[in-house]
Parts: sequence; structure tokens; C-alpha cells
Amino acid sequence: MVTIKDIAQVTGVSCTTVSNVINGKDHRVSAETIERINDAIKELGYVPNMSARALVSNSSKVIGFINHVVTKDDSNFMEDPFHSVFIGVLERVLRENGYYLMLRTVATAEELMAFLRNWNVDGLFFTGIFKDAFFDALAPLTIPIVLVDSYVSDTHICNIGLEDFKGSHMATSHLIERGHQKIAFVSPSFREGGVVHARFCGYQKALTDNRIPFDPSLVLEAEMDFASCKQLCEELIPIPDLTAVVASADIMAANLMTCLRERGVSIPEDLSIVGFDDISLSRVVTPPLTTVHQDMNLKGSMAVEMMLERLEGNVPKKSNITLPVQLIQRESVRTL
Amino acid sequence: MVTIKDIAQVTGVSCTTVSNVINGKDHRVSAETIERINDAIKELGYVPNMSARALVSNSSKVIGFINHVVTKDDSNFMEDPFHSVFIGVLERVLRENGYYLMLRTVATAEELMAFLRNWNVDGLFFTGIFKDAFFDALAPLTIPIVLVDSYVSDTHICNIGLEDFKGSHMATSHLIERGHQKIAFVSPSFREGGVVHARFCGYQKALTDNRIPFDPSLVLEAEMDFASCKQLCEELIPIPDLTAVVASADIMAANLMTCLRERGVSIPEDLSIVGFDDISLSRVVTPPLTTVHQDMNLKGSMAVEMMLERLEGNVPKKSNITLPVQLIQRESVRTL
DNA sequence: TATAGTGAGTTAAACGTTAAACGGAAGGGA
DNA sequence: TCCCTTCCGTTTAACGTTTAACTCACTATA
Repeated sequence: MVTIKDIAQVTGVSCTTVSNVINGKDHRVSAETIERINDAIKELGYVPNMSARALVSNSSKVIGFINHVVTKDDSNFMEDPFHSVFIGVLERVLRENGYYLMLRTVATAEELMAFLRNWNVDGLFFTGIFKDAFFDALAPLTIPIVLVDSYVSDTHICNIGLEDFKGSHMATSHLIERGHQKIAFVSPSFREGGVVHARFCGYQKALTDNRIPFDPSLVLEAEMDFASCKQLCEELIPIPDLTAVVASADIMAANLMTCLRERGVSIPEDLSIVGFDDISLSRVVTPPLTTVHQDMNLKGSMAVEMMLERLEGNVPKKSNITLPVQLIQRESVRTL
Repeated sequence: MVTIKDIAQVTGVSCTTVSNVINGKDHRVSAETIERINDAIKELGYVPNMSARALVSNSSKVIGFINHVVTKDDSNFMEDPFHSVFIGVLERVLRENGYYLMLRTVATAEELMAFLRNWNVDGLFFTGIFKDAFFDALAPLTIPIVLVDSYVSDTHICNIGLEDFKGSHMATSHLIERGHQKIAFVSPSFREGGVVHARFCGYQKALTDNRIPFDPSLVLEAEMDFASCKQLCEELIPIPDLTAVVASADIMAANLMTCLRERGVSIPEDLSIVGFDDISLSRVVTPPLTTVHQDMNLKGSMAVEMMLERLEGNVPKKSNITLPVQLIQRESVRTL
């Protein structure tokens, strides 16, 4: 393994000088020496040892992507296309800027802190909803933190999310414009502060804006997996006069559509449905799903941008970004 | 930050002793001292600094997941559910065993080597197909390497994959049993040594096994994205007497189904189609897709198992695992 | 001529941990 | 008494890098 020492020896200078050249602090090094050093680095194939760097400089160039789970079950957070697509973007942009991406699932604040100190992590991305206790643990940290789709606010913690309220409002209004009156809202169980809650509020507001009384019995909760949606479907079918469903996520909508079809309910003839997210699946189901589009790639790159700004120590322009959404009309909504 | 030194001071022993206790090399330490040290570790909240460890011990507990790309384009490798689900499993099992997962995209062997030396990476997972030159670069490495879905062979490099040939053979035979004779094979462009090639061979063999002459004009290539599939669809439609299609991946099959439907081709009435992989999407498209099932979670956990075996220095039981596949009959195949 | 400033470096310590080599007291056997 | 073990440690160096504080030869200025 070739080290800075080897480069120093070959070029006849000290380690410090080599280090300075490598790190661009070469204002006190002659142009000729710089060239000699750079040549040697290329020739010998020198690559910096990040561990040694991290040890001495307290900065590791490691960025953590944290998957916060409440219970450590076997569920695979990567099954969710959001996380994965997001991580793909993250990896690319971080790499282009000299950073490294580590994935980590944590269940408790202690686990998170241990991870941070294990590696001197320079910055954190988060998805998932927090319990307050967990969020409080984040507060004393000084490294940049970017939360994705979390409706929590704090001064030094950034946030990137969507117009969840607006999107859901648009979707619901769209159904109302098409003559629907009795509209259900289906979602995973939600708490104050999550995306799902915002989407629920959008649904509710759209109803009242159109003088349709809000009926709590039309709000149904279920997990997003196929089996849960099957059960949900059984709850949905008996509801009298129901003509439309707003789903808080496309996956749910798609699973629901499949289950409904199996039970002989045809879409959109018997029931209209709108989703949220516009994942690639939405175009491919039958009928193609009318949904609220979000640009996941943009979300990823904006999130990294926020992170990099803070890492470089610049004064961040914004600490709260809300990305626009767009209603995509396909064929899962019928005009009454 | 609390270090080993602090623990040593508090408990009145040397750093070495603390280190030994932490690492379980405590056969020369009295039970009472061990307890004192462990108590102090808990009390002070000591967490090891992995960088320091890596520096001195040449082992970092970092496992790299390498996404090898030929050209550094903007495509997001995480869009492929295989990679993401696989990575999710990886993270979990590695973490449970005290390892850390770093994601990295590399385009060249040099980039890979640099990454390895940056972090003293302990082991590598790979997906994607290699050019031989790249594979040759891997050969001199001594760390454990696990390749996923790569048909290359070497003594010290492990491999985990599927019965691609068999799966494709099953799918094609299934079509033939149902009376189909003119069957197309659609796939991304493939080279010798990849999964797609194996799947192609299975298709071809099934034909000849059933005395159906292989017709090269029925083998069509296209990328897996929607636009490419649309184009592919246009090539498919004019083929006279075509009654069935074998797709080398579900994503392609799903995209194709959507495009075909838009062009007025109904499935399975006008055209039967089978996929490969059984991703979650397959159950949700209309009609539900008949496909070849693989257990991605199993694949992930087997891959980690192979890795861990080698990391712990045990003699590995196997260096080549081929996981079974299974034909899942849904509704995209019609009996002629 | 004395003083300061500048260009081009160097030396030494430090980061937190581990590994190799060494030490010293207590007990046992000849 | 002397030597050998065993038990329970310690001391010291090393890993590769950065950083703070120095050095030393010139040049420019007053």
C-alpha cells in the first residue's frame, strides 16, 4: 500500500508538503514541487486512506442514510421505491462531490448516536416518521441533517417534502368535479406530522371546500401490503353509494385495484380511484392510474444539494423545500 | 468523545486491557476487571472509533456494494427493484453481524481499487455484468467477493444466482404445452455470461426440445424502459401468427402489456405473455402476469451468508449457489 | 545596517486503537 | 533454595494523515 510517506520520499519533500498539495493548500509550495508530487501520486497510484483522515480531522466524508424503524421486524425498507430511488440519486451526487454513502437502519436514538460516533459521520439523511423522543435526540447534533417527507421543524434541521396537502386536494377536487360525492380516503395508519396526515387534510379540505360533509367512517386505514389491502377491500365494498376512493399512495391503490377486480368490482365503472406518487407502476396497471405526480429524482438531487451546501459551510438558502406536485389524469376515474 | 483511554483511566487499567476486553481477548484478564471495564463502558457510553480500528488493524468492517456501470450516465440503478430489495436484506444481515454497508458506483477497475483502499473494504458484493478486463482486475484481490447474477467463474470469487436456464425453459415449455408455436423472446441486449443469455438459452432449448425450429427473427432486443418497450411493441405487432412472448424480465413484460393494450392488442386473447422474476408488480398488472418466481429475500440472505462465512475465515461450504425458481401461473397465458 | 516580510518548506505531535513483546508476583515441584 | 508456570496484566510502537508551530534563506524597506 502506497502512502503519503512514499510520495514524500520519492519526491524528496516532507509528508506535510505532500498532504498540503493533495488538499489544495499549496499556496506555499512551488509550482515545480506541486507538479513533481502530482506526478508521483499518479505514477505510484496513491489513494488516500480515509480512516486515517477521519481519525485526525474529525471529518470522514461519510454521509449516513438512516432508516428509522420503530420495531426491528423483518420488513425490508428497500421494497419502497421511494427509498431506493432516492438512495440511488444520493449515491451519485454525493460521490460526485467526494462523499461516501453508508446505509443504516436504527431503532433507537442510542443506536443512531453509536453509529455517528463509530464513523464520525459528516451528515445525515432521514426518512420515516419520528417519535418525538427520537427527534429530540437529533437536536443536539451539529452535523447537517436532511429530513425527507417529515413534517417536523427545527432551526438547524432541513426538510424536503412535497405539496402533500395540495396534491391530495387536487386529487379529491378532481373526483368532485367529475361528479363524485361519496369519496373514501384510504391510507396506512398515520400520526400528526407525517405526509399521510397532510394528504388526509388535503382530502378533507377539498370536501368542505365543495360543501360535502366530511364523514369519518369513509376514512379507512390499512398497511400497504397486498394482504392488508385485500382486507381493506372487504371493508370498502359494502359501503353504500361509494363511487370513489382517494388512496394516499399508489402502491395501495394498485393493490386495491387488483383485489377489487378479483371481487368483481370494475374500475372505473363501479368505483373510481386516484393514487399519489406516480410510481412507475401506475402507468402499467389496468386501467392506468390517475395520480398525483412527484419527481423523485428531483427530490433526491434537491436533498443532496441542501446537504452539500451545509457541508461546505455555506449559508443555506433555504432549510425547508416543498416540491410541486401535478395531477396526472389517466383512466381510473369515471365521470358521473 | 469518550475513548478507550477514558475507560482505562476510570477503571485504573491500561488501554490494552480495555481493548482486549472489548474484543473478547480477555482470557488473561480477571473476571472482576472485565466487569469493571464493561460497567465503565456502559456508564460513559463508550463507542469504538471504527476509523482508528481500521487504521491499525487493516480491517474496517465495511462491506461495499458495488454497482458496476459501463458508462456513467444518469440512470439510477436503484430503479431496479432487484438491487434495492437485495440491498435492504444486505444491510440488515450485515448490521446484525457487526458490519457496515457502503454503496458505490464505479465505472472502471481503477475507481474500484481506489474505493477499496480508501476504506480498507473487507468484502464486496457485485451486481451488473462485467467486461472481462474488469473481472481480471478483481482476480488479484484477496477480500471475499460475492457476485450476484453473474455467470463468471473463478476459484476465490463466489457466485449466487438463479436457475435462469431452467426458469426460462419452464416458461417457454408452459407456452408450448398450451398450444403456442410461434413464440418471441424479448430482452435487453445481452452478452455471453449474463443472466439474460442464460434465459435466452432456456427459451431456445425449450423450442428445440419440442421440435419447434428456432427462428432468430423472433428474438427482439430493447431496453427495459417504457419508451423502448413502446418501440418494441411496434416491431412485435406486425409479426404474422405470433401468439406468445417470453420476456426476460417482468418490467419489460409489464411495459409491453401496457403498450400492446394501447395499440388494441388484448392479452391473453390476442397474445400470451410470460415474464421472469415475479416482482410485486406482476400481481397487480392486468391480467396478472404468469411469470417465473425468484425469492429475492432468500437470494439476499444467502449472499450475505456466503460473505460472512468467508469474512470469518471459515472454509466455505460452497462458492456457487444456484437458487431454484418456480413457475407462477396467473392469467396472461391463453390455451390455444 | 537593522528589520520586517515572504516564499518554500520542515518537525513533531496528535487522532484512537491494536499487536507484539515484555514484567512481576504467587504458587508448585525438585 | 532455585526454577518453572500461570495469572494478570503493562509498555511501546505502529497505522496514515493533518495541523500547529517552527526554520531558514532571500528580498525589500526604512
